[in-house]
Amino acid sequence: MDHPRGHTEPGAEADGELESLVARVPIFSGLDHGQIREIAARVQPRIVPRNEQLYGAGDVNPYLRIIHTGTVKVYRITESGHEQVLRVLGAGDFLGEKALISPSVSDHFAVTLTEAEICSLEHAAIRDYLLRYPSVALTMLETLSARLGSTEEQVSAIAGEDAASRVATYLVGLAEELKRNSVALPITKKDVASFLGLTPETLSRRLAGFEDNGWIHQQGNRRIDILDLEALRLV
Amino acid sequence: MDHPRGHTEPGAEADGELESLVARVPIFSGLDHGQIREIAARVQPRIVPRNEQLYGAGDVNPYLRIIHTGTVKVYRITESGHEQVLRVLGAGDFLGEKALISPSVSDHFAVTLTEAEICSLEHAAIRDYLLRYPSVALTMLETLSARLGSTEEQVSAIAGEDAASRVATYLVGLAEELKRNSVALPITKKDVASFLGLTPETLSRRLAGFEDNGWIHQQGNRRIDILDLEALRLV
DNA sequence: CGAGTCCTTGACGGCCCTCAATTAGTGTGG
DNA sequence: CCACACTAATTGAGGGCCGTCAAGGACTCG
Repeated sequence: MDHPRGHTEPGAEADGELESLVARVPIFSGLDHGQIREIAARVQPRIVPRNEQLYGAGDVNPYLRIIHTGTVKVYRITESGHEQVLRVLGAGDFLGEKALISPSVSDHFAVTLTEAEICSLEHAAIRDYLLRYPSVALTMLETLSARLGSTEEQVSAIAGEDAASRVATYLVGLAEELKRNSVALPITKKDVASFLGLTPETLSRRLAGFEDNGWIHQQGNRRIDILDLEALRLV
Repeated sequence: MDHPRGHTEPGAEADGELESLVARVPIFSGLDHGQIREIAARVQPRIVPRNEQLYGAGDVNPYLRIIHTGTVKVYRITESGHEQVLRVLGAGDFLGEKALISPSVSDHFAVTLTEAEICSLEHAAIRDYLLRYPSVALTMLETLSARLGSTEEQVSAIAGEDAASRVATYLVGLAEELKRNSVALPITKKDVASFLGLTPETLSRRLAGFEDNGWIHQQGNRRIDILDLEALRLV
Protein backbone atom coordinates (compact mmCIF):
# COMPACT_ATOMS: atom_id res chain seq x y z
CA MET A 1 0.00 0.00 0.00
CA ASP A 2 1.78 3.13 -1.12
CA HIS A 3 0.61 6.62 -0.27
CA PRO A 4 1.73 8.72 -3.23
CA ARG A 5 0.21 11.90 -1.88
CA GLY A 6 1.64 11.41 1.56
CA HIS A 7 -1.52 12.02 3.56
CA THR A 8 -4.42 9.95 4.83
CA GLU A 9 -7.42 12.05 3.87
CA PRO A 10 -10.27 9.58 3.22
CA GLY A 11 -11.64 10.96 -0.09
CA ALA A 12 -9.47 10.70 -3.21
CA GLU A 13 -6.82 8.97 -1.19
CA ALA A 14 -8.99 5.99 -0.35
CA ASP A 15 -9.99 5.67 -4.01
CA GLY A 16 -6.38 5.57 -5.13
CA GLU A 17 -5.64 2.89 -2.59
CA LEU A 18 -8.72 1.00 -3.60
CA GLU A 19 -7.67 0.91 -7.20
CA SER A 20 -4.25 -0.49 -6.49
CA LEU A 21 -5.93 -2.93 -4.15
CA VAL A 22 -8.39 -4.09 -6.81
CA ALA A 23 -5.59 -4.33 -9.37
CA ARG A 24 -3.78 -6.85 -7.20
CA VAL A 25 -6.75 -9.21 -6.99
CA PRO A 26 -6.05 -12.19 -9.27
CA ILE A 27 -9.49 -12.30 -10.85
CA PHE A 28 -9.16 -8.65 -11.91
CA SER A 29 -5.66 -8.95 -13.28
CA GLY A 30 -5.57 -8.24 -16.99
CA LEU A 31 -8.05 -5.37 -16.84
CA ASP A 32 -6.91 -1.91 -17.88
CA HIS A 33 -6.80 1.11 -15.61
CA GLY A 34 -10.24 2.44 -16.53
CA GLN A 35 -11.87 -0.92 -15.89
CA ILE A 36 -10.10 -1.25 -12.56
CA ARG A 37 -11.33 2.18 -11.58
CA GLU A 38 -14.90 1.29 -12.47
CA ILE A 39 -14.79 -1.78 -10.31
CA ALA A 40 -13.05 0.04 -7.47
CA ALA A 41 -15.94 2.51 -7.42
CA ARG A 42 -18.43 -0.23 -6.59
CA VAL A 43 -16.32 -2.08 -4.08
CA GLN A 44 -16.99 -1.82 -0.36
CA PRO A 45 -13.79 -2.38 1.62
CA ARG A 46 -13.91 -3.22 5.27
CA ILE A 47 -11.55 -4.19 8.06
CA VAL A 48 -13.08 -7.26 9.68
CA PRO A 49 -11.94 -8.24 13.19
CA ARG A 50 -10.70 -11.70 14.01
CA ASN A 51 -13.29 -14.40 14.67
CA GLU A 52 -16.12 -12.62 12.90
CA GLN A 53 -18.59 -14.71 10.96
CA LEU A 54 -18.94 -13.43 7.40
CA TYR A 55 -21.93 -15.62 6.72
CA GLY A 56 -23.50 -18.73 8.16
CA ALA A 57 -25.77 -21.58 7.13
CA GLY A 58 -29.24 -20.29 6.44
CA ASP A 59 -28.08 -16.86 5.35
CA VAL A 60 -28.89 -15.55 1.91
CA ASN A 61 -25.59 -13.87 1.34
CA PRO A 62 -25.70 -11.41 -1.54
CA TYR A 63 -22.00 -10.51 -1.66
CA LEU A 64 -18.98 -11.81 -3.42
CA ARG A 65 -16.15 -11.16 -1.01
CA ILE A 66 -12.52 -10.73 -1.93
CA ILE A 67 -9.82 -11.13 0.69
CA HIS A 68 -7.08 -8.57 0.52
CA THR A 69 -5.27 -9.46 3.74
CA GLY A 70 -5.88 -12.03 6.44
CA THR A 71 -7.28 -15.56 6.33
CA VAL A 72 -10.78 -17.00 6.35
CA LYS A 73 -11.92 -20.48 7.30
CA VAL A 74 -14.83 -22.06 5.41
CA TYR A 75 -16.61 -25.00 7.00
CA ARG A 76 -19.81 -27.02 7.03
CA ILE A 77 -21.79 -28.56 9.84
CA THR A 78 -23.63 -31.74 8.90
CA GLU A 79 -27.05 -32.73 10.15
CA SER A 80 -25.44 -35.01 12.68
CA GLY A 81 -23.34 -32.17 14.08
CA HIS A 82 -20.00 -33.03 12.52
CA GLU A 83 -17.91 -29.93 11.72
CA GLN A 84 -15.98 -30.24 8.48
CA VAL A 85 -13.37 -27.65 7.50
CA LEU A 86 -13.54 -27.28 3.73
CA ARG A 87 -10.78 -24.81 2.98
CA VAL A 88 -8.79 -21.88 4.23
CA LEU A 89 -8.67 -18.80 2.05
CA GLY A 90 -6.01 -16.11 2.03
CA ALA A 91 -5.01 -12.94 0.20
CA GLY A 92 -6.42 -12.75 -3.32
CA ASP A 93 -9.03 -15.47 -2.80
CA PHE A 94 -12.74 -14.87 -3.11
CA LEU A 95 -15.75 -16.42 -1.43
CA GLY A 96 -19.51 -16.20 -1.66
CA GLU A 97 -19.67 -17.26 -5.30
CA LYS A 98 -22.15 -20.02 -4.56
CA ALA A 99 -25.25 -17.89 -5.02
CA LEU A 100 -23.77 -15.73 -7.75
CA ILE A 101 -26.43 -16.42 -10.30
CA SER A 102 -29.43 -18.09 -8.77
CA PRO A 103 -29.62 -16.87 -5.18
CA SER A 104 -29.67 -19.81 -2.82
CA VAL A 105 -29.41 -20.41 0.88
CA SER A 106 -25.89 -21.02 2.06
CA ASP A 107 -25.17 -24.27 3.83
CA HIS A 108 -21.77 -23.39 5.15
CA PHE A 109 -19.97 -20.92 7.38
CA ALA A 110 -17.16 -18.45 6.80
CA VAL A 111 -15.20 -17.00 9.73
CA THR A 112 -12.11 -14.78 9.83
CA LEU A 113 -9.14 -16.41 11.52
CA THR A 114 -7.20 -13.16 11.70
CA GLU A 115 -8.13 -9.55 11.31
CA ALA A 116 -8.82 -9.22 7.61
CA GLU A 117 -9.28 -6.60 4.93
CA ILE A 118 -12.20 -7.74 2.82
CA CYS A 119 -13.94 -6.15 -0.13
CA SER A 120 -17.58 -6.88 -0.82
CA LEU A 121 -19.28 -6.71 -4.20
CA GLU A 122 -23.00 -7.19 -4.62
CA HIS A 123 -23.87 -10.16 -6.74
CA ALA A 124 -25.80 -7.97 -9.15
CA ALA A 125 -22.69 -5.82 -9.65
CA ILE A 126 -20.36 -8.77 -10.14
CA ARG A 127 -22.77 -10.31 -12.61
CA ASP A 128 -22.68 -7.10 -14.55
CA TYR A 129 -18.87 -7.07 -14.63
CA LEU A 130 -18.70 -10.68 -15.66
CA LEU A 131 -20.94 -9.95 -18.62
CA ARG A 132 -18.92 -6.92 -19.65
CA TYR A 133 -15.44 -8.19 -18.87
CA PRO A 134 -15.51 -11.88 -19.76
CA SER A 135 -11.84 -12.32 -18.93
CA VAL A 136 -12.80 -11.93 -15.27
CA ALA A 137 -15.30 -14.75 -15.68
CA LEU A 138 -12.62 -16.90 -17.28
CA THR A 139 -10.27 -16.36 -14.37
CA MET A 140 -13.05 -17.19 -11.94
CA LEU A 141 -13.75 -20.36 -13.89
CA GLU A 142 -10.13 -21.33 -13.64
CA THR A 143 -10.08 -20.67 -9.91
CA LEU A 144 -13.28 -22.61 -9.26
CA SER A 145 -12.00 -25.46 -11.36
CA ALA A 146 -8.80 -25.58 -9.30
CA ARG A 147 -10.82 -25.46 -6.11
CA LEU A 148 -12.94 -28.36 -7.34
CA GLY A 149 -9.76 -30.29 -8.04
CA SER A 150 -8.42 -29.82 -4.54
CA THR A 151 -11.76 -30.74 -2.97
CA GLU A 152 -11.70 -33.91 -5.07
CA GLU A 153 -8.27 -34.65 -3.67
CA GLN A 154 -9.68 -34.16 -0.20
CA VAL A 155 -12.37 -36.74 -0.99
CA SER A 156 -9.99 -39.38 -2.24
CA ALA A 157 -7.52 -38.80 0.59
CA ILE A 158 -10.17 -39.11 3.29
CA ALA A 159 -11.74 -42.16 1.66
CA GLY A 160 -8.60 -43.95 0.62
CA GLU A 161 -5.60 -43.05 2.73
CA ASP A 162 -4.93 -43.82 6.36
CA ALA A 163 -4.39 -41.16 9.01
CA ALA A 164 -0.58 -41.15 8.87
CA SER A 165 -0.59 -40.72 5.12
CA ARG A 166 -3.06 -37.84 5.21
CA VAL A 167 -1.10 -36.01 7.89
CA ALA A 168 2.19 -36.52 6.07
CA THR A 169 0.75 -35.35 2.75
CA TYR A 170 -0.65 -32.28 4.45
CA LEU A 171 2.71 -31.37 5.96
CA VAL A 172 4.54 -31.91 2.67
CA GLY A 173 2.01 -29.71 0.89
CA LEU A 174 2.43 -26.99 3.46
CA ALA A 175 6.21 -27.09 3.19
CA GLU A 176 6.08 -26.93 -0.60
CA GLU A 177 3.62 -24.07 -0.56
CA LEU A 178 5.72 -22.03 1.85
CA LYS A 179 9.01 -23.25 0.34
CA ARG A 180 10.33 -23.64 3.87
CA ASN A 181 11.10 -26.52 6.20
CA SER A 182 9.73 -24.71 9.21
CA VAL A 183 6.00 -24.26 8.74
CA ALA A 184 3.29 -22.56 10.78
CA LEU A 185 -0.10 -24.20 10.62
CA PRO A 186 -2.61 -21.75 9.15
CA ILE A 187 -5.31 -23.09 11.47
CA THR A 188 -5.46 -24.80 14.86
CA LYS A 189 -4.61 -28.49 15.01
CA LYS A 190 -8.24 -29.11 15.81
CA ASP A 191 -9.18 -27.55 12.47
CA VAL A 192 -6.39 -29.36 10.63
CA ALA A 193 -7.81 -32.59 12.04
CA SER A 194 -11.28 -31.67 10.78
CA PHE A 195 -9.91 -30.75 7.36
CA LEU A 196 -8.21 -34.16 7.14
CA GLY A 197 -11.28 -36.04 8.34
CA LEU A 198 -9.67 -37.01 11.64
CA THR A 199 -10.21 -36.35 15.34
CA PRO A 200 -7.75 -34.04 17.13
CA GLU A 201 -6.59 -37.03 19.20
CA THR A 202 -5.60 -39.02 16.14
CA LEU A 203 -3.79 -36.06 14.58
CA SER A 204 -1.91 -35.51 17.82
CA ARG A 205 -0.86 -39.15 17.96
CA ARG A 206 0.35 -39.23 14.37
CA LEU A 207 2.36 -36.06 14.81
CA ALA A 208 3.86 -37.48 18.00
CA GLY A 209 4.75 -40.59 16.02
CA PHE A 210 6.48 -38.55 13.32
CA GLU A 211 8.41 -36.72 16.03
CA ASP A 212 9.48 -40.05 17.57
CA ASN A 213 10.76 -41.06 14.15
CA GLY A 214 12.80 -37.90 13.96
CA TRP A 215 10.89 -36.64 10.92
CA ILE A 216 9.53 -33.45 12.46
CA HIS A 217 9.98 -31.26 15.50
CA GLN A 218 7.04 -29.43 17.05
CA GLN A 219 7.36 -26.20 18.98
CA GLY A 220 4.33 -24.53 20.48
CA ASN A 221 0.94 -25.38 19.04
CA ARG A 222 1.43 -24.06 15.53
CA ARG A 223 5.05 -24.40 14.46
CA ILE A 224 6.45 -27.59 12.97
CA ASP A 225 10.01 -28.04 11.70
CA ILE A 226 10.26 -30.64 9.02
CA LEU A 227 13.46 -32.62 9.48
CA ASP A 228 12.95 -35.36 6.88
CA LEU A 229 10.72 -34.37 4.00
CA GLU A 230 11.51 -37.52 2.03
CA ALA A 231 10.40 -39.78 4.86
CA LEU A 232 7.09 -37.92 5.00
CA ARG A 233 6.60 -38.32 1.26
CA LEU A 234 7.00 -42.07 1.58
CA VAL A 235 4.44 -42.57 4.36
CA MET B 1 -33.55 -37.10 -32.93
CA ASP B 2 -35.87 -36.45 -35.81
CA HIS B 3 -34.93 -36.66 -39.44
CA PRO B 4 -37.21 -34.08 -41.05
CA ARG B 5 -35.93 -34.72 -44.53
CA GLY B 6 -36.10 -38.45 -44.16
CA HIS B 7 -32.56 -39.23 -45.22
CA THR B 8 -29.18 -39.51 -43.53
CA GLU B 9 -26.95 -37.54 -45.85
CA PRO B 10 -24.21 -36.07 -43.65
CA GLY B 11 -24.13 -32.48 -44.98
CA ALA B 12 -26.92 -30.04 -44.22
CA GLU B 13 -28.83 -32.75 -42.41
CA ALA B 14 -26.21 -33.20 -39.74
CA ASP B 15 -25.92 -29.44 -39.27
CA GLY B 16 -29.60 -29.04 -38.58
CA GLU B 17 -29.49 -31.82 -36.05
CA LEU B 18 -26.38 -30.41 -34.52
CA GLU B 19 -28.00 -27.05 -33.97
CA SER B 20 -30.98 -28.43 -32.14
CA LEU B 21 -28.58 -30.61 -30.19
CA VAL B 22 -26.43 -27.64 -29.17
CA ALA B 23 -29.51 -25.63 -28.29
CA ARG B 24 -30.52 -28.25 -25.75
CA VAL B 25 -27.21 -28.07 -23.87
CA PRO B 26 -27.77 -26.11 -20.63
CA ILE B 27 -24.64 -23.98 -20.91
CA PHE B 28 -25.71 -22.77 -24.35
CA SER B 29 -29.29 -22.03 -23.40
CA GLY B 30 -30.09 -18.38 -23.77
CA LEU B 31 -28.10 -17.92 -26.96
CA ASP B 32 -29.93 -16.87 -30.12
CA HIS B 33 -30.17 -18.93 -33.27
CA GLY B 34 -27.17 -17.36 -35.00
CA GLN B 35 -24.96 -17.92 -32.02
CA ILE B 36 -26.11 -21.51 -31.72
CA ARG B 37 -25.32 -22.04 -35.38
CA GLU B 38 -21.84 -20.62 -34.94
CA ILE B 39 -21.11 -22.98 -32.10
CA ALA B 40 -22.65 -25.93 -33.90
CA ALA B 41 -20.24 -25.33 -36.75
CA ARG B 42 -17.24 -25.93 -34.52
CA VAL B 43 -18.62 -28.87 -32.59
CA GLN B 44 -17.45 -32.40 -33.31
CA PRO B 45 -20.16 -34.93 -32.43
CA ARG B 46 -19.35 -38.57 -31.96
CA ILE B 47 -21.06 -41.78 -30.89
CA VAL B 48 -18.84 -43.34 -28.26
CA PRO B 49 -19.25 -47.03 -27.43
CA ARG B 50 -19.76 -48.31 -23.91
CA ASN B 51 -16.67 -48.66 -21.70
CA GLU B 52 -14.52 -46.34 -23.74
CA GLN B 53 -12.06 -44.13 -21.89
CA LEU B 54 -12.47 -40.48 -22.89
CA TYR B 55 -9.30 -39.46 -21.12
CA GLY B 56 -7.03 -40.81 -18.43
CA ALA B 57 -4.52 -39.59 -15.88
CA GLY B 58 -1.45 -38.27 -17.64
CA ASP B 59 -3.32 -37.17 -20.73
CA VAL B 60 -3.26 -33.58 -21.84
CA ASN B 61 -6.84 -33.45 -22.93
CA PRO B 62 -7.59 -30.43 -25.10
CA TYR B 63 -11.35 -30.87 -25.39
CA LEU B 64 -14.37 -29.72 -23.49
CA ARG B 65 -16.86 -32.52 -23.92
CA ILE B 66 -20.59 -32.20 -23.71
CA ILE B 67 -22.75 -35.25 -23.15
CA HIS B 68 -25.86 -35.39 -25.23
CA THR B 69 -27.01 -38.90 -24.37
CA GLY B 70 -25.57 -41.62 -22.18
CA THR B 71 -23.65 -41.51 -18.91
CA VAL B 72 -20.00 -41.05 -18.03
CA LYS B 73 -18.15 -42.00 -14.85
CA VAL B 74 -15.35 -39.76 -13.59
CA TYR B 75 -12.87 -41.22 -11.10
CA ARG B 76 -9.43 -40.83 -9.63
CA ILE B 77 -6.80 -43.36 -8.66
CA THR B 78 -4.64 -42.32 -5.75
CA GLU B 79 -0.93 -43.05 -5.39
CA SER B 80 -1.75 -45.93 -3.10
CA GLY B 81 -4.05 -47.48 -5.71
CA HIS B 82 -7.39 -46.55 -4.21
CA GLU B 83 -10.07 -45.94 -6.87
CA GLN B 84 -12.40 -43.10 -5.98
CA VAL B 85 -15.52 -42.41 -8.03
CA LEU B 86 -16.00 -38.65 -8.10
CA ARG B 87 -19.22 -38.22 -10.04
CA VAL B 88 -21.46 -39.61 -12.72
CA LEU B 89 -22.40 -37.27 -15.55
CA GLY B 90 -25.45 -37.51 -17.78
CA ALA B 91 -27.22 -35.69 -20.59
CA GLY B 92 -26.42 -31.97 -20.67
CA ASP B 93 -23.35 -32.22 -18.43
CA PHE B 94 -19.88 -31.26 -19.58
CA LEU B 95 -16.43 -32.50 -18.65
CA GLY B 96 -12.84 -31.64 -19.41
CA GLU B 97 -13.08 -28.10 -18.10
CA LYS B 98 -10.09 -28.59 -15.84
CA ALA B 99 -7.50 -27.49 -18.35
CA LEU B 100 -9.72 -24.92 -20.00
CA ILE B 101 -7.40 -22.00 -19.52
CA SER B 102 -3.98 -23.12 -18.47
CA PRO B 103 -3.43 -26.53 -20.01
CA SER B 104 -2.53 -29.03 -17.34
CA VAL B 105 -2.13 -32.76 -17.07
CA SER B 106 -5.29 -34.54 -16.01
CA ASP B 107 -5.16 -36.60 -12.87
CA HIS B 108 -8.41 -38.43 -13.34
CA PHE B 109 -10.23 -40.77 -15.67
CA ALA B 110 -13.48 -40.52 -17.62
CA VAL B 111 -15.17 -43.63 -18.99
CA THR B 112 -18.51 -44.11 -20.71
CA LEU B 113 -20.90 -46.38 -18.81
CA THR B 114 -23.28 -46.66 -21.74
CA GLU B 115 -23.03 -45.89 -25.40
CA ALA B 116 -22.98 -42.10 -25.49
CA GLU B 117 -23.36 -39.23 -27.90
CA ILE B 118 -20.66 -36.74 -27.03
CA CYS B 119 -19.67 -33.42 -28.60
CA SER B 120 -16.12 -32.19 -28.37
CA LEU B 121 -15.01 -28.58 -28.50
CA GLU B 122 -11.38 -27.56 -28.56
CA HIS B 123 -10.37 -25.51 -25.59
CA ALA B 124 -9.21 -22.68 -27.82
CA ALA B 125 -12.66 -22.55 -29.41
CA ILE B 126 -14.52 -22.64 -26.12
CA ARG B 127 -12.30 -19.90 -24.74
CA ASP B 128 -13.21 -17.81 -27.71
CA TYR B 129 -16.95 -18.36 -27.15
CA LEU B 130 -16.68 -17.60 -23.48
CA LEU B 131 -15.07 -14.25 -24.26
CA ARG B 132 -17.71 -13.37 -26.83
CA TYR B 133 -20.76 -14.83 -25.13
CA PRO B 134 -20.21 -14.17 -21.43
CA SER B 135 -23.58 -15.62 -20.52
CA VAL B 136 -22.17 -19.04 -21.38
CA ALA B 137 -19.34 -18.41 -18.94
CA LEU B 138 -21.83 -17.42 -16.27
CA THR B 139 -23.76 -20.64 -16.72
CA MET B 140 -20.56 -22.63 -16.53
CA LEU B 141 -19.64 -20.79 -13.35
CA GLU B 142 -22.97 -21.72 -11.86
CA THR B 143 -22.56 -25.35 -12.85
CA LEU B 144 -19.03 -25.59 -11.49
CA SER B 145 -20.13 -23.92 -8.30
CA ALA B 146 -22.92 -26.47 -7.87
CA ARG B 147 -20.47 -29.27 -8.60
CA LEU B 148 -18.12 -27.91 -5.96
CA GLY B 149 -21.01 -27.87 -3.50
CA SER B 150 -21.85 -31.50 -4.07
CA THR B 151 -18.21 -32.56 -3.82
CA GLU B 152 -18.05 -30.70 -0.50
CA GLU B 153 -21.06 -32.69 0.64
CA GLN B 154 -19.23 -35.84 -0.38
CA VAL B 155 -16.29 -34.78 1.81
CA SER B 156 -18.36 -34.11 4.90
CA ALA B 157 -20.43 -37.27 4.45
CA ILE B 158 -17.38 -39.51 4.12
CA ALA B 159 -15.58 -37.84 7.01
CA GLY B 160 -18.50 -37.43 9.36
CA GLU B 161 -21.25 -39.97 8.76
CA ASP B 162 -21.18 -43.70 9.29
CA ALA B 163 -21.75 -46.24 6.53
CA ALA B 164 -25.48 -46.75 7.13
CA SER B 165 -26.14 -43.02 7.03
CA ARG B 166 -24.20 -42.52 3.82
CA VAL B 167 -25.99 -45.38 2.09
CA ALA B 168 -29.40 -44.18 3.26
CA THR B 169 -28.72 -40.59 2.18
CA TYR B 170 -27.59 -41.83 -1.21
CA LEU B 171 -30.78 -43.84 -1.72
CA VAL B 172 -32.98 -40.96 -0.62
CA GLY B 173 -31.17 -38.63 -3.00
CA LEU B 174 -31.63 -41.06 -5.85
CA ALA B 175 -35.34 -41.45 -5.14
CA GLU B 176 -35.84 -37.69 -4.99
CA GLU B 177 -33.90 -37.13 -8.17
CA LEU B 178 -35.91 -39.73 -10.08
CA LYS B 179 -39.14 -38.90 -8.23
CA ARG B 180 -39.80 -42.61 -7.95
CA ASN B 181 -39.72 -45.20 -5.21
CA SER B 182 -38.21 -47.81 -7.45
CA VAL B 183 -34.74 -46.70 -8.45
CA ALA B 184 -32.07 -48.13 -10.73
CA LEU B 185 -28.51 -47.51 -9.62
CA PRO B 186 -26.72 -45.47 -12.30
CA ILE B 187 -23.50 -47.40 -11.60
CA THR B 188 -22.55 -50.82 -10.24
CA LYS B 189 -22.74 -51.32 -6.48
CA LYS B 190 -18.98 -51.55 -6.52
CA ASP B 191 -18.84 -48.01 -7.91
CA VAL B 192 -21.53 -46.78 -5.53
CA ALA B 193 -19.39 -48.12 -2.69
CA SER B 194 -16.37 -46.24 -4.03
CA PHE B 195 -18.38 -43.04 -4.43
CA LEU B 196 -19.50 -43.33 -0.80
CA GLY B 197 -16.02 -44.11 0.47
CA LEU B 198 -16.90 -47.70 1.38
CA THR B 199 -15.92 -51.21 0.33
CA PRO B 200 -18.42 -53.24 -1.70
CA GLU B 201 -18.71 -55.65 1.25
CA THR B 202 -19.83 -52.92 3.62
CA LEU B 203 -22.34 -51.52 1.13
CA SER B 204 -23.74 -54.99 0.58
CA ARG B 205 -24.12 -55.54 4.32
CA ARG B 206 -25.84 -52.21 4.91
CA LEU B 207 -28.28 -52.79 2.05
CA ALA B 208 -29.00 -56.27 3.41
CA GLY B 209 -29.66 -54.67 6.77
CA PHE B 210 -32.10 -52.18 5.26
CA GLU B 211 -33.84 -55.03 3.53
CA ASP B 212 -34.11 -56.96 6.82
CA ASN B 213 -35.71 -53.87 8.33
CA GLY B 214 -38.26 -53.83 5.55
CA TRP B 215 -37.09 -50.44 4.29
CA ILE B 216 -36.06 -51.53 0.81
CA HIS B 217 -36.36 -54.46 -1.55
CA GLN B 218 -33.58 -55.37 -3.94
CA GLN B 219 -34.13 -57.12 -7.25
CA GLY B 220 -31.24 -57.97 -9.50
CA ASN B 221 -28.02 -56.05 -9.05
CA ARG B 222 -29.26 -52.60 -9.98
CA ARG B 223 -32.88 -52.18 -8.97
CA ILE B 224 -33.95 -51.15 -5.48
CA ASP B 225 -37.53 -50.52 -4.38
CA ILE B 226 -37.76 -48.09 -1.53
CA LEU B 227 -40.48 -49.20 0.86
CA ASP B 228 -39.93 -46.73 3.71
CA LEU B 229 -38.39 -43.45 2.64
CA GLU B 230 -38.93 -41.85 6.04
CA ALA B 231 -37.03 -44.58 7.84
CA LEU B 232 -34.09 -44.03 5.48
CA ARG B 233 -34.14 -40.30 6.13
CA LEU B 234 -33.85 -40.92 9.86
CA VAL B 235 -30.82 -43.24 9.70
C1' DC C 1 -1.97 -12.61 34.81
C1' DG C 2 -5.71 -15.76 34.55
C1' DA C 3 -9.41 -18.11 32.35
C1' DG C 4 -10.68 -20.64 28.72
C1' DT C 5 -9.54 -23.17 24.84
C1' DC C 6 -6.43 -26.18 22.69
C1' DC C 7 -3.52 -30.04 22.94
C1' DT C 8 -1.77 -34.39 24.63
C1' DT C 9 -1.80 -39.03 26.50
C1' DG C 10 -4.03 -43.33 27.98
C1' DA C 11 -7.45 -47.14 27.90
C1' DC C 12 -11.03 -49.25 25.55
C1' DG C 13 -14.44 -50.59 22.25
C1' DG C 14 -16.64 -50.74 17.88
C1' DC C 15 -16.99 -50.04 13.06
C1' DC C 16 -15.34 -51.09 8.95
C1' DC C 17 -11.67 -53.15 6.19
C1' DT C 18 -9.34 -57.41 4.75
C1' DC C 19 -9.25 -61.96 3.18
C1' DA C 20 -11.70 -65.89 1.41
C1' DA C 21 -15.24 -68.68 -0.67
C1' DT C 22 -19.69 -69.09 -2.77
C1' DT C 23 -23.52 -67.49 -5.47
C1' DA C 24 -25.84 -64.55 -8.66
C1' DG C 25 -26.07 -61.88 -12.62
C1' DT C 26 -24.62 -60.07 -16.91
C1' DG C 27 -22.88 -59.77 -21.36
C1' DT C 28 -20.67 -62.11 -25.05
C1' DG C 29 -19.98 -65.46 -28.65
C1' DG C 30 -21.41 -69.35 -30.96
C1' DC D 1 -31.38 -67.69 -28.48
C1' DC D 2 -28.90 -70.21 -25.38
C1' DA D 3 -24.69 -71.51 -23.02
C1' DC D 4 -20.75 -70.17 -20.95
C1' DA D 5 -17.34 -67.28 -18.93
C1' DC D 6 -16.35 -63.56 -16.23
C1' DT D 7 -17.37 -59.95 -13.30
C1' DA D 8 -20.30 -58.42 -9.58
C1' DA D 9 -22.37 -59.28 -5.31
C1' DT D 10 -23.04 -61.69 -1.02
C1' DT D 11 -21.84 -63.76 3.31
C1' DG D 12 -18.73 -65.12 7.06
C1' DA D 13 -14.79 -64.71 10.22
C1' DG D 14 -11.25 -62.05 12.14
C1' DG D 15 -8.43 -58.21 13.18
C1' DG D 16 -6.73 -53.47 13.20
C1' DC D 17 -7.26 -48.63 13.00
C1' DC D 18 -9.36 -44.91 14.64
C1' DG D 19 -13.05 -42.83 17.33
C1' DT D 20 -14.78 -42.12 22.02
C1' DC D 21 -14.37 -40.94 26.71
C1' DA D 22 -11.63 -38.99 30.32
C1' DA D 23 -8.16 -36.33 32.64
C1' DG D 24 -4.10 -33.56 32.99
C1' DG D 25 -1.17 -30.02 31.03
C1' DA D 26 0.07 -26.28 27.80
C1' DC D 27 -0.71 -22.36 25.30
C1' DT D 28 -3.00 -18.11 23.97
C1' DC D 29 -5.28 -14.07 24.21
C1' DG D 30 -8.13 -10.90 26.39
